[in-house]
Amino acid sequence: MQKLTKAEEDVMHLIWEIGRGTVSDLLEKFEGEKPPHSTVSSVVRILEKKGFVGHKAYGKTHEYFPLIGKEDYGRRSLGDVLRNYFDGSVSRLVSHLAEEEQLSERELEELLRILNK
Amino acid sequence: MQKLTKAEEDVMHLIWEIGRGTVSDLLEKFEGEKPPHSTVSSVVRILEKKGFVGHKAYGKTHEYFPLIGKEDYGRRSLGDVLRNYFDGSVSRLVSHLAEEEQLSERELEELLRILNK
DNA sequence: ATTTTATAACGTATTTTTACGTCAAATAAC
DNA sequence: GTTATTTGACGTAAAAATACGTTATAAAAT
Repeated sequence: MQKLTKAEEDVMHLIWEIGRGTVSDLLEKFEGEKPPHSTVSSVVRILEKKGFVGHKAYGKTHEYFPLIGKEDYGRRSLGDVLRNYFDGSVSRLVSHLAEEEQLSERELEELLRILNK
Repeated sequence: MQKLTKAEEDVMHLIWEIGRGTVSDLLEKFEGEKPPHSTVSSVVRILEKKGFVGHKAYGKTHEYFPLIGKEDYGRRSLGDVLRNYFDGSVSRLVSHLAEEEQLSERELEELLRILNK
């Protein structure tokens, strides 16, 4: 499957956030520096060409929506990282994670609960 | 920090694999379809410009080596995925992982051992 | 010493990504 | 109805990534 580039990923996150909406809706969601409307439009069109989003036209107005869930893409990304950087070893990945992001007591418990059941 | 593109990442993995070596050394390591020598050279130069690799010259021969460890980059990538797709929640990430990649009994035990100590 | 081989750099060509001005159509405001 | 505004598409420009032919240099072979 295709990968999202940086700009594409940013827009994709907004689409996931709002569920469905026009380019202008996306534009509103940008923090701080809002890019030109036409720039967002370009990215959305590319996302559509790549199969990440679809749209429904209401006259001239296009409502875009994701064709792939954030969870799906996230899982896939995680899988890539797992295979490329941790030899596919879940335990190796998790131990790095446990070192790096220091886990709160709650998270650790949560984790053990998940794994034990 | 910069991100690796696909082609760059492929070459980078080879550099990590061999530790240090010339463009020709890298070329040998390619599975199947070997790209032209000059293509690999280009990618390596870009990697150097981006600060991922350095080189030591022996006359005209250049020996390239990584300036960033595979572990470092992997950790960073994992962190990105964690933040972008799992709300920074380690337990959420791990539970997805546990579903997706079905863990062997051994891996599960290994994991619990790591977390419990 | 001369030729052959192997080297990486350089300069480009091509493709992809990012960015945006402009336009026509649709809608809203008057 | 006419004007102003909002819409997304289109075309294209600029930048970055990918790809490779050519060349000069160094090393090896003869």
